[in-house]
Amino acid sequence: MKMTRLLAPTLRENPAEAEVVSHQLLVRAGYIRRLANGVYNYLPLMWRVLRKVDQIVREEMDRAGAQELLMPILQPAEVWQASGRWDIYGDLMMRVKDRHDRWYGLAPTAEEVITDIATKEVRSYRQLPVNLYQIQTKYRDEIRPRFGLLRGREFIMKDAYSFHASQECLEREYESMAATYTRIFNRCGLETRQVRSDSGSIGGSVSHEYMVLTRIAPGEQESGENEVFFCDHCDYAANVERADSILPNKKIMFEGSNNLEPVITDGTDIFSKYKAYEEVETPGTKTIEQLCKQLNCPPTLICKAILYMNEQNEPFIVLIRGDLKAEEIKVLNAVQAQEIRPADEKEIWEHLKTTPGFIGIGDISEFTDKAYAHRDIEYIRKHRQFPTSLNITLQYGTLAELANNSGIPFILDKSVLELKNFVIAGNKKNVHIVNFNWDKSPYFKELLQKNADELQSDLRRANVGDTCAECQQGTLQMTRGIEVGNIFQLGTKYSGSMGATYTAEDGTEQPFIMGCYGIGVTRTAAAAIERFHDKFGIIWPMAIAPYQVVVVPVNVLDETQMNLGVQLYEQLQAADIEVVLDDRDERAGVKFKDADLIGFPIRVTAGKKAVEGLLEVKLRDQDSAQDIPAAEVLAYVQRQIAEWRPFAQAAEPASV
RNA sequence: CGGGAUGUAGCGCAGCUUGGUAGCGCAUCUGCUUUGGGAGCAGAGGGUCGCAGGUUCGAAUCCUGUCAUCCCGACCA
Repeated sequence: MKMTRLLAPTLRENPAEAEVVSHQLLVRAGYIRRLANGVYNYLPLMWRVLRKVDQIVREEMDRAGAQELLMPILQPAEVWQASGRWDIYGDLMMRVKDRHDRWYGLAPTAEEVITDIATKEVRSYRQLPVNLYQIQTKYRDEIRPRFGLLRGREFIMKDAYSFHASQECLEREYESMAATYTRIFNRCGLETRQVRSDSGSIGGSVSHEYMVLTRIAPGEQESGENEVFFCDHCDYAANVERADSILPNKKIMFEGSNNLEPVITDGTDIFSKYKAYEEVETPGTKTIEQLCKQLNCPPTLICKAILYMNEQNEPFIVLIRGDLKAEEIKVLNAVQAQEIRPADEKEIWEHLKTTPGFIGIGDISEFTDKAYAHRDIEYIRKHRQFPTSLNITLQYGTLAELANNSGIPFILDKSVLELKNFVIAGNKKNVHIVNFNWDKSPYFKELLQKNADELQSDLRRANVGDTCAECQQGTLQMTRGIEVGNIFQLGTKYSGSMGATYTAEDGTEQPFIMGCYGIGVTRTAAAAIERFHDKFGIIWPMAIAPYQVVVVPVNVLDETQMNLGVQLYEQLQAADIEVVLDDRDERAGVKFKDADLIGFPIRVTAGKKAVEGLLEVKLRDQDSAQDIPAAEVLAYVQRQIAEWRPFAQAAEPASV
């Protein structure tokens, strides 16, 4: 390709709208142009990159025994209604109406359609297993598209779906896909980490994400939208939405406290002036930090209560230790809600008759031995007019029927169960309770005893420095990552709801056991740029560079230089090497800047030494260049391409 | 969905406060010089100032509405 013919409109300055590096460079280097918010034209260079990526995907998927097909982007509402996701997907799905007033969705994914195909065309266990995939444009009407290709509303994705007659078979395929994914990203030149993830609205149980880790060295630019925790001792890695950990458990004694048990703190020596159960006036307290100052206690000694609302606008309370943060995805899963959000001040007042900062779990003072030691729990129930359902069965995973005396269900992070002599808001204005203990309240004592196992829910965000829950030895570290792929074991979620069955060996009708596996093609390309760039531009991995080589005659009017350049250009072309000849009548600086910006892995310059028959070869990822006799350049370039190696990365088997 | 900001030539921006011939840099085109890290000189083309109303003799500028884009937030009590 000649540069004078190539549509690669490079810009001297960064476009104002681009925030992240990959977006800036893609626009500046002439790869993409925005057509609408979150929708981009892929210019010739970009399209070559995308074709490289999807060719790698295709080859590896085929190698793993999957079959490529192509499903429509335009999908009738009926198939989505069949699975129930027409409503669930909400505004995230782009919808269009035809002239007959029939609704269609622009596919954000294709579980419904593929399941429809399987329903109609796969009838017998003899046809199983089967793995079908497509590489197709997808649509998601993101709340806030940004970061260029990293979060567009239109993007290219490879989505694969497998169908099985048994869980074992699904797990085998899952392992096979895990290995395939590692190989795919590897070939693209990307080191990925397989992390456990939440399966989100797609459903199913086991799932993993593939993350390109973007923080590579201290001081290096940090990007990537996902927080990934990994253990420095074992190979555990998980998305923040799912990361488990063991809390550091330092215990210290309160000085001079006679009747108080050791408490869990962050290790700081703080001594409380409160020696026993007490209601303390804490006017105006809004944050844990303020509360700590007022009461002179560590945040680890506080039981924080947060009022959340689910998508039905039903309130529930989450209890968690004061120094920890609730991980909303975990909470969402625990209460099996579609959507949750913190309640606003108005709602807090409406449901609890209190203000932010003073949310508790009821008027618990009345349940302490101090107030009601002589009452039995039956009396308390009656007295407080609890609903009869108070005989609680708190089941992990259900919005607990558990009610406190405000009638609001609550769930607890296990961190609060270990608390002793802790602080909790009084659920009335300007009052906190210090030195509260679960077992001093007959109500909670009974509750916690009866439901000890079910209450072991994990609702908190992991922190750097926590002990790894997997090996119990290592420490968790955090990095940022860009999710480029994911794999799910769906089970029978879609086949069940859509009535997709096959005839089993024993003649019965069975729902397919399914898996699904996605790779963001456009996102992978953008992630590669986030990972590989410098202040001059993109540094493409060889495997996905739009062209492997650029040949630069410094001065196109200099016959020697130009002839040597053209000669090499033709030689390379004849050798099936993807090459661009920069035949523009531009100054050397312009050509070099553009070459760096666009990111050709190899640059060959025909300059002053052309008269000596020497060409200068420079690799984009290295600073130095070397002069090589023109006759040897082809071999040299071929060797560079052949020797280019993706990251050595052991295929990590998925831990199912 | 809430808050903030911005829409002026292909790109980046000034002009707007205080209404009066639409500007700068880059890019583009022509010519000459230059030719190893985004050249110099001379000249040229290109804009219904996001859109629609309004005020005014006169609006890029003031007012109202609208659309678009970007950022922040969806604040863990």
